[in-house]
Amino acid sequence: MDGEDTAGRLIEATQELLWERGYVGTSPRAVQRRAGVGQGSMYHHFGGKPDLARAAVHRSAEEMQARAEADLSGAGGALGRVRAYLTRERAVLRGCRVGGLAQDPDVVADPGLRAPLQETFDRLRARLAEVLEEGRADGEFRPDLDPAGTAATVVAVVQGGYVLARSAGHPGPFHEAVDGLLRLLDAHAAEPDTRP
Amino acid sequence: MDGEDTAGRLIEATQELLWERGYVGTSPRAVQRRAGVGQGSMYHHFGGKPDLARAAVHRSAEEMQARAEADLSGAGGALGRVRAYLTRERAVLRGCRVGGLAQDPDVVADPGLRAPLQETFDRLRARLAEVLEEGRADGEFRPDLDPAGTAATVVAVVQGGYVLARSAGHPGPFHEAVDGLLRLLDAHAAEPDTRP
DNA sequence: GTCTATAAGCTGATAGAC
DNA sequence: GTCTATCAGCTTATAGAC
Repeated sequence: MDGEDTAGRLIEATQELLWERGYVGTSPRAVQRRAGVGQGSMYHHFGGKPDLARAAVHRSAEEMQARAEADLSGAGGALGRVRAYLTRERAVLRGCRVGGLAQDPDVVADPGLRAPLQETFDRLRARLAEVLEEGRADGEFRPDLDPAGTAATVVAVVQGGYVLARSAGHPGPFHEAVDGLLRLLDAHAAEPDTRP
Repeated sequence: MDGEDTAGRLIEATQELLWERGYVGTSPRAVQRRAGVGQGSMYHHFGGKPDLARAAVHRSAEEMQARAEADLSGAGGALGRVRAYLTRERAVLRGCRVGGLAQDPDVVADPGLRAPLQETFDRLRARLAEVLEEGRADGEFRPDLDPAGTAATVVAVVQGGYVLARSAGHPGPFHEAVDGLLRLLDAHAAEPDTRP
C-alpha cells in the first residue's frame, strides 16, 4: 500500500524503463539506479529481470485498462464515448506502454510477460464492442455495423497511429489516422451527418 | 549486383536480425555469425553497427514500398486495390520489418535510421490517398470520403493489427481489424452494398 | 533487508598482422 | 579484404558479510 517502499519503487522504475527502452533495452542495473536501490536489494524482492518485468507489465496493463474504461463508461452516446477514447490526450511520440512491448521477441516468447498484453487488448476490444453494440441497439448506428470487427479496427488504429507518429517524428499521422476513422464511423451513424 | 558478395550477405543478415530482434537486440557479432563473415571483414565494409543498420533498413524500406506499390497499381477499382493491399498474405506474427523498428528509441533518435521509416509511410499514405481520390472521382466512393485521412487509417490498421496479433499470440486480431475496416469502407461505397 | 565482491560472457570497437 | 588479438565497459546474476 505504501508507494514509497523498495519493491514499489523498483516496479515504477521498471515501468518507466520498459516504456522508454523496451524489455531487451532495460537492464536490472539501470532499474536499480533509477529506483535508487542496491543490487542485493533488488534480488531480494524479485527473482530477476523477467520476474521484475512481469510485475511492471502487469501494473502498466491494469493502469491502461482503467484509463480506457474511464473513457468508455463516461457520459454520452456510444459514438461520443468511442470518440472520447480515440481523442483522449496522449503522449503520442512515447507510444503505448503496453502495445509497444509486443514488438519485443523476449516478451511475446514469455507467457507471463505476454499475458497482460493479450488480456489488455482482449478486454479493450470486448468493451468497445459492447459500446458499439449498445449504439446499434439504440439506433445510433446503422444496423449493419459489425461491433466486434469495428472494435478491433478502433484499437488497431490507435496502436498503428503510434507507429506512424514515431516513424514520422511528429504526432501528425496519429491524429490523421484517428480523424480518418472517426469520419468513417460518422458515416455509419444512422442519420446522415450534416454538420458544416 | 552479386547477391553473394560479403557486403550483400552482411546487409541481408542485418535485415533478418533487425526484423527478429530489433535494433537494440541486434549485435554486430550476431550479424557476423549469420552472414558467415569475420569481424575485420564487417568493419572493413561498414563503419559500425549504425552504418550497417542504415543500409539494411534502407533496403527493407525499398522492398516494402515495392510490394505495396504492386498491390495498389494492380487491376481493379480503387476499393479492390485497397482490399488487395489489406488482404495480401502476411507473416502476421513476425510483424512489419519497417514499422516494428519505430518502437526502438535508438532508431527514432538517429535521423539516418528513422528517415527510411518516415519515407516509407509517407509515400504509402500518399499513394493510398491517390487511389482513394481516384475512386471518389470515378464515383466509386461517396463524395464525402476523406482520401488523406482514410489513407492514414488504412496504414494504421495494418500496423496496429500486427501489434494486436503479436500480443494475442495468434493472427486473429489482425484479420478482425482489417475486416472491420473493410466493412466501414464498403459502407462508404457510393452504391449500398447488397452482397449476401 | 541491504551491502559489497566476484564472475563468465557479451558489446562494440580498434590495431596490426597476413 | 580478411584474420586474430585486445580492450573497457556492460549484463545478469550468485555468494556471503553485515
